[in-house]
Amino acid sequence: MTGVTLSDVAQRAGVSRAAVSRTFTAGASVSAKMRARVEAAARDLGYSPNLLARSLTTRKTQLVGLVSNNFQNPVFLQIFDLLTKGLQDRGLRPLLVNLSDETDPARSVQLLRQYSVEGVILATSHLPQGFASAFRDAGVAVVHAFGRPTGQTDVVGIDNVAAGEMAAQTLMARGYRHVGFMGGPEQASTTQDRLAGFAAAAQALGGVVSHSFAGAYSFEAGRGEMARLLSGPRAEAYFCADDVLTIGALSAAQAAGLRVPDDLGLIGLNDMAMAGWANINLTTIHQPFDAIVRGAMDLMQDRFANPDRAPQTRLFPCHIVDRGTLRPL
Amino acid sequence: MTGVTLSDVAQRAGVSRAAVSRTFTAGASVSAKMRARVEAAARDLGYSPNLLARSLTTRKTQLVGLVSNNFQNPVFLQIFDLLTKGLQDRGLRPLLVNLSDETDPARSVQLLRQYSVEGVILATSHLPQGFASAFRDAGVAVVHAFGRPTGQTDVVGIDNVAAGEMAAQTLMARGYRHVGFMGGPEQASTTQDRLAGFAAAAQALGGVVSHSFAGAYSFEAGRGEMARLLSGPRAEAYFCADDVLTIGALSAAQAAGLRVPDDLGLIGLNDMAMAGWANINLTTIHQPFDAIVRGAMDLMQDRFANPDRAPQTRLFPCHIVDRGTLRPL
DNA sequence: CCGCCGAATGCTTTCGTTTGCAATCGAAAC
DNA sequence: GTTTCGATTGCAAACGAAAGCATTCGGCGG
Repeated sequence: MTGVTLSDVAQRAGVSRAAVSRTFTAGASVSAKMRARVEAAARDLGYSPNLLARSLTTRKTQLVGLVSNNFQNPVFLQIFDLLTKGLQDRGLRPLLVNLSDETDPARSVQLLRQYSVEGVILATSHLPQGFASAFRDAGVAVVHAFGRPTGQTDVVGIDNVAAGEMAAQTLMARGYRHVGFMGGPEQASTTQDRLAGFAAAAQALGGVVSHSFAGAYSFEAGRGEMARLLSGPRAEAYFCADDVLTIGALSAAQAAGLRVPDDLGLIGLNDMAMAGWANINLTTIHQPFDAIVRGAMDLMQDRFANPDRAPQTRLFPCHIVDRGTLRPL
Repeated sequence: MTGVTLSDVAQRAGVSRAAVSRTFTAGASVSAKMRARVEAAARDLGYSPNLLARSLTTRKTQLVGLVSNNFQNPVFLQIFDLLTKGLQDRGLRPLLVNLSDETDPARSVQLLRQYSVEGVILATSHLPQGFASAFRDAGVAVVHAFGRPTGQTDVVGIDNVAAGEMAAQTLMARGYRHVGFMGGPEQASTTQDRLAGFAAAAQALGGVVSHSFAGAYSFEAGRGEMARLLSGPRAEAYFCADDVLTIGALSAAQAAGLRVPDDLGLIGLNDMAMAGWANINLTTIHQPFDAIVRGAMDLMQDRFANPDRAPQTRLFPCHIVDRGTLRPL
C-alpha cells in the first residue's frame, strides 16, 4: 500500500512536518543533520512525496498534454519517441490524448485543463478549427508542432510552401516536365501549402502540373489514389506529400508493372526511418524531426517562463535525401 | 487564466461550497433547482472541477501509466492507438513512460507512484527483472501485456511456445525440411519461447533446425542477421520472431538475388498493418492485438475492484495469415 | 558573560475538493 | 394546524503537502 505520508515520516523522525517538507523541496533551509535524519526515516518508511498534493500549493504539475490524431502513420512513433524522451529529460510528464475518434474537441481541452496540465504539444498537421487557440485562451502554454503558422499560437515545423518548391525544383532539375502532386486530406494545411509551393515553382520552371488528393496520410490511400491516376494519362513524376503515401504509390506503380524511377519518378516528404529501408529506398525530403521536437519543447518551456510573450514561429530547413525513386541528375 | 474554483461558483450562486461539489459529483443528493442554479453559475464562470484536488480526498486519479520501450517497432503505434482509445473510453488517462533510455527502472516505478497512478500497463516483452512485481508491491494494479506468464502478476498476450509450434508446423506442412529461427534480443522472453516451441515442433516432425538472434526487433537487425546467414549454408525457410525482423530479412534476401518464396521461405509474427501492404505482403502469424489490449484493460480494471485476487493470465489464440512469403501447400 | 544576527525549526494557514454529520426544509398524513 | 420523516442543505474537518511568520538555536565579537 502506498499510504505513507509526510506526517508519518515526521512522526517517525520526531520532527515537524515542515522539516520533512523542506528536505524534499529543493533550495529550502535545512541543516545537514536534520536532512540526514529525515532521509533515514523516509527510507525506512518508503516515503516519496505525493506530486499531486504538492501541485495544489505550488501550482506546478509538471504535466503536459501530448495530443495527436496520427496513429496510422508510422512516422509518429519516431516522433513520440523523441517527444517522450525529451520531456522526461526535462522533468515533464506527457499525458497522451488520442484525438482520432473525438467528435468534440472542446472535451479534450476541458479534460486537459481538469488535469491542470501546464502545457500542451499538438503533434499533428490536421486540427479542428480553433483547437490551438482554445488552449491558449484557457491559459495553458500550447505549441503546435507540424502546423501552419497563424500568428495566434506558437508553431514549430517546416516551411511547407518551400518544401513544395524544393520538390518541384528537384523534379524539374532531373528532367521531368509533366509533374503531379498527390496530397493527403485536402483540408490539411500541410497538403495545401505543399501543393501551393509545388505548383507555383513547377509552373515557373515551365512544368506542366496536375494534382489530386488521397483522403488520408496512409499507405492504402496512397496506393488507391496512384492506382486511379495510373489508369488515365499520367505524369512523369509525382511529389507525394508524405512518405507513407509515397510508399503506397510505389506499391501501385509496381503492381501496374511500371519501373521506378525509369517509367515513373516519385519523391516523398518526411524521410521517416522506413524510407531508408533497402527494399523501399525512397528519394524524399528530410524533415528534421529532432530539431522540430526540441523546438516545440523549448518554445513551451519558454512560455512557462513568460506567458504573455507574443506567439512565435520556428521553421527548420529541409533537405533532399537522394535514394532510388528518382532518376539521377 | 484557469483560476476559477468551487468557492467562486458557490459565491456567485449564493450557495454553500458543498452544494457546488455535489452538483459535480455523480450520485449526490441535490435538488433540481439547486443543480440548475449552480450549473448556471458554473457556466458563467467557466468552471470545471480540479481533478487533482479531487483525487486528494477520493483517492482516485483515473491516471494509468503506459510503459513501453518499443518505440522502434511500428507495430507499437497500432498498439498505442488501441490502448489510448480504449483507456479514454473507460474514462482513464494514460501517462506515457518511455523506458528506452532508462538505466534505473526503479525510478520509473517511483515516478509513477508519485503521480498516484491507479494502474500500469506494461506494453513490452522485454523488461528488466522484477519490474512488474515492483509495481505490484507498491500497490498499483499492474498488467503486463505481451509478456511471459509468471504467476506473479497479471499477464495478457499469446502463448509464444504455441506460436513457435504453429510456425514450425506450417513450414513443415509446406515441405520445408531445413528450417531456421531468427529471434530478436536473446534475453527477450518472446524470442526464447518462440524458439523453444519452434525447435521442439520442427524436430518432432523430422525437421532440421538452426537458430540465431538479431540483437533487436528492428528492420536493420533483421536485415543484418539475414545477410550474415545467407553468406553461409542456409536453411530453406526461416521463422522470424517479429514482422519487422521479417521485413528486414526479406530485404536482405532480395538484395542477395533470392526469390521469395521460391528460393527462400519466410514467416513472421504479429501481422502488423504493414505486413499486409502489397509490396511487402508477408505470410505471418496474426497476433490479436485488439483482444490483448482489451484484455489488459479489463484485467487492470478488474484488479481495481478486487486488489487482492490472485494473479491471472489471459492468452489469446493466433492464426496464420497466408500471403506471399511462403510457397503454397 | 552579554548582546547580536543569521540560520534552523516549528506553527499554522492554505491549496481545491469531498464527505460525515447535524440542521433545515417541505410535503404528506393526521 | 401539528407531526413526522425523507430529501436537501450547510458546516467543518479532512486529504497531503508548501510556505509565511514567529520562534529558537548557535556562534561570534565585544
